[in-house]
Order: sequence, then C-alpha cells, then structure tokens
Amino acid sequence: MRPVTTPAADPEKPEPDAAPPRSRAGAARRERGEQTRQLILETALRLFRERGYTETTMRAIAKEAGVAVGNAYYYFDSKEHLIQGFYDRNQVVHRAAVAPLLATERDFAARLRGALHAGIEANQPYHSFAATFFKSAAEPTSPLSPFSSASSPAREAAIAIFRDVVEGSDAKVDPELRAALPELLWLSWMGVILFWVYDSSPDQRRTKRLIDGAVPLVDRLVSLSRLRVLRPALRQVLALIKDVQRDD
Amino acid sequence: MRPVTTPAADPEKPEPDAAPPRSRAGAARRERGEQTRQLILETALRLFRERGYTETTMRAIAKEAGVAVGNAYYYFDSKEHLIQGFYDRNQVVHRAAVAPLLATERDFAARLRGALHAGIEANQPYHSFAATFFKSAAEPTSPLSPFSSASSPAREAAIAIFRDVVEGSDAKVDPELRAALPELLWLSWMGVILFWVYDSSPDQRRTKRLIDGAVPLVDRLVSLSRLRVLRPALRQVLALIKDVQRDD
DNA sequence: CCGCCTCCTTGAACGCGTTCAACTAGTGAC
DNA sequence: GTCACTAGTTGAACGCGTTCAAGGAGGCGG
Repeated sequence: MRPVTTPAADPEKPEPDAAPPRSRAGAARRERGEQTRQLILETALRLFRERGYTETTMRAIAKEAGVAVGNAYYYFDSKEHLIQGFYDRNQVVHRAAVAPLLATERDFAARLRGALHAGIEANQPYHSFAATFFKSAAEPTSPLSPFSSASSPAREAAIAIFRDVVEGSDAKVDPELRAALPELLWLSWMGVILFWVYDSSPDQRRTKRLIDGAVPLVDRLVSLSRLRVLRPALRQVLALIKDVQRDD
Repeated sequence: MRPVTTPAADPEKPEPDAAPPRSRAGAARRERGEQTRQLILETALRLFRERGYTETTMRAIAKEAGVAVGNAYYYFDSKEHLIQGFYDRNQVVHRAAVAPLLATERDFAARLRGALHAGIEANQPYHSFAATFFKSAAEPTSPLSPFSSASSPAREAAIAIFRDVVEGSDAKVDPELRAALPELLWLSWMGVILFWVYDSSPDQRRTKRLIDGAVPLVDRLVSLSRLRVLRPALRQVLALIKDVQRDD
C-alpha cells in the first residue's frame, strides 16, 4: 500500500508536535513525510468526528489513511497526541467567531459574554465526546493538559482572546487588576468548559445560563475594583495569586 | 456483565458496586462472596499503594488475591471501580483527622483552614498517582466522578464535614447563605483538590499557600454577607447557583 | 556507478483491560 | 435423597494501544 498524497497540503506548516530540526537531509523526503503526517492527522480527526474518540481505533485510522499502524506512531507519540490537532483547530474557530464582535462592541460585559458563548458554540458539535478528550486533558502529566508546556501556544492564544476582550473594552479597570485580568478570565473560561463538559442538559442550556448569570457579576466585580475601600481586598487577592504561582 | 439468564427472577437492576441486597438466596454463599469481594478490593488497594495504579494490572491483582481475573470482574465492573474503595477510605481518614479540631475550635476561619489542611494531608501519601485516579474521575460519565450518583454517599459525607465546619462555628452568617454554604465550601474543596493534583511543588507547598491565603478571604466574604448593601449581590449569586442547578 | 546514511514505512508481536461460555458447588423445594 | 437453580468461579480469547526489529528508498560523497 502506497501512501496517498493529499491534494493540497501546506508544506511549510509548523509541526505542532515534537519537530526534530533535521539538518541537511533531503528536502523532498521531508516534504513527503509531512504529507503523510497531515494525511494521518486529518484522517484521525475525521474519524473522531464521525465515530467518536474511543470508537476510533489506531488500526482504523491507519487503514483509512492507507498506511501501516506503526507509521502513525512515527509521527504521533500516542493516540492522545492526535487530539492536540483538534485543539488547535477549535482555537482558530473560536478566535474567528469572536472577531467581528470584538471589532465593534465596546461594552466589557457584552464582549466577555460574546467570547464565552462563541467558545461554547465552537465546541458544541463535539460535546458528546469532548468528555473523552477531557479525560485525557485532565491528567496533569498529559501533554494535553491545558496547563502543560505542550499546550503553551494554544493557551497563550486563548489568553490573548481575553486580553483582547479587556483591552478593547471601554471598561475602567484598576491597572493592577488589568494586567492579571486576561489570565483570570481564561481561568474562568476553563471553569466554564469544565462545567460544560459535565453539563448534560439539552443543548447545554445550563452552561449558557451560567454564562449569562456570571458575566454581569464579573462585570460588576471588575467595576468595583476601582473603589478605594476595596483596594486592600483586591491587593490581597492579587498577592495570593502571585504567591500561589510562585514555583518553589 | 452479569451472568446470563433470569431477567424475570431478579427484576430490580442489581447494584454493580455496593453490596447487592439479593432477596432470598443462600446466606452462607453470599457471605463467602462478600469475603472474596473484600479480598480482591484490599489486594487491589495494597498493590495500588505499592506500585501505583497504572502499573498494577488486573492479572496481578487476581494472581495476588489467588483468584481468576474474571472473578474480579464479577465483583467490580472495571478496574476504575476499584478506586471507589480508595475514596471511601480516604473520606473516613479525613473525617477522623478533623474531628478533634471541630470539637473544640469555634472560629470559622480556623475550622475551615483545619478541614482543608486535614483533607490535603489525608491524600498526601497518594499524590504521586492521585493524578491517575483523577484522570478517571474527570470523565463525567465515570462512576468515579465526584458529581456522579455513584459517588453520592461519599459526596454527601464530604459536604457534611463542611456543614459541620459552618454550623459548629460562631460565625454570623446570613441565613440564606448559611444553607448553601456547605456545598459551596465543598465545591471550593474540589477546586483545592484540583489545584493539588496539578501542584508539583515540593510537598505541595503551593496548595498549602493557596489554602492559607484563601481562607481569610472566604472568611471575610462570609462576614460581609450580612451587610445590607451586599444583600442584592448575594441574592444574585444564590439565584444564579439555583438557576444553574435547575435540570432542564 | 557504488555504497552508505538517514528518513520513512512495515506488520507481527506484546501486554493490557475486558468478555464470555462453560463449569462448580451450595441451597431450597419436593 | 434428589434435582433444578443459580451465585460464584474459571481461563482462554478478543480487540485495543503501543513497540520494535527489519526492511525499503531517496540523496550524497566517493
């Protein structure tokens, strides 16, 4: 079985997994390898979509892609590593979905609400097996963990969305809080995702209610951050965060 | 699955985990079965402790217990189900560890802090492979999920600890908040556990700092709950919680 | 042209969790 | 006593993710 070449594969796509900086080997061979890599990844994601994650076997992916099962392991350390591609894709979808809103709307609450809803919507089609993905992501040692270094780029991209939410808004935010806010909002977003994964209500209505209910509270809280009376409390909270992040 | 035949003889779905209340079968046999069950569970937990979860195979458990591998599956639906026993055990340890403090101390912050630290301490010896357990627990469909119905007894027991923390304290708490507080504290406890699982600092110092830093804030927040100005905000928060819990 | 190095590919094999048809033996009904 | 019933037990077998020794095949120095 000869590997089938994909019609239009981007040869300069940066490799999301461990990309060994090969020195002076043949360029043509590398290109073919990259094609195989993309072929396997795309086939895997398609099958995940069609059948779900656990129901898709590595053998099925290999067969469908027309390669040997061992070949998939040449490009991806494990079945879980294939999920990273899924994350990257959804990240892009999320970003694109909020872009129009963030370009026009200036109200902080509206921006935040929009970002959260867009994020949920981007993931909606995959809710049924997002739980399985989540299971992998939950393991701290897993490269799929949102806190892992392997996920750093995706995490930074997600935080960037919330930075945009904050900085593009007309909200008056305490400057000390302003710096920490994007990451805090991202953390809240992780919480929403966690809730969403567990949410078995039809159309995940409860998650939407959670967002709609929590956003005004967050908005209020952020506004209050500038009150002089609350300064000490805010300082205390920020100090705690910094203290907890200290890595020793 | 269970042995074949007799769908009519035993109309009630037999509980896979907890001791099944079989109606009129032989008592001696049931007793022997219960012994086998305990033997398998204890052997499994011992091996988990000695070698870690993933490194312990079902075959090893069966061999060490002197039974066939299929026998373990007669009593436990899966390898993961064996973990529930671990949870129950730790629950008891946690409870016992806080009991002396809760019997004497009356200050809310001190009680809460004690409960959290005791909980972390009870889990400390298992931190290295708690991550693996956590991976299983994180899957919403898993019976090990802290939100699953299978975990209800353990969850209720855990919430009871925090109810004790609240009710045995001399803190003046808004009555509306008082009712919801134990569950909220339990939820925070889940957050602490989540943080702890991810905490790779030596001796999980960061988790301890998190507790020590967060408890005063919670204490302050609880005290403020009685202020008239904050009533509307409190109401809003409680309403959100209720709204989100609504299951439709 | 020839080796040779390296990237790429192969599929059998391994150990795992899990299943299942078959078997054993204690129990209750007659 | 006997016999049907069934909780309890067995271990081979299945399909899975993963590994690995072996084998191409393109490019480069000679």
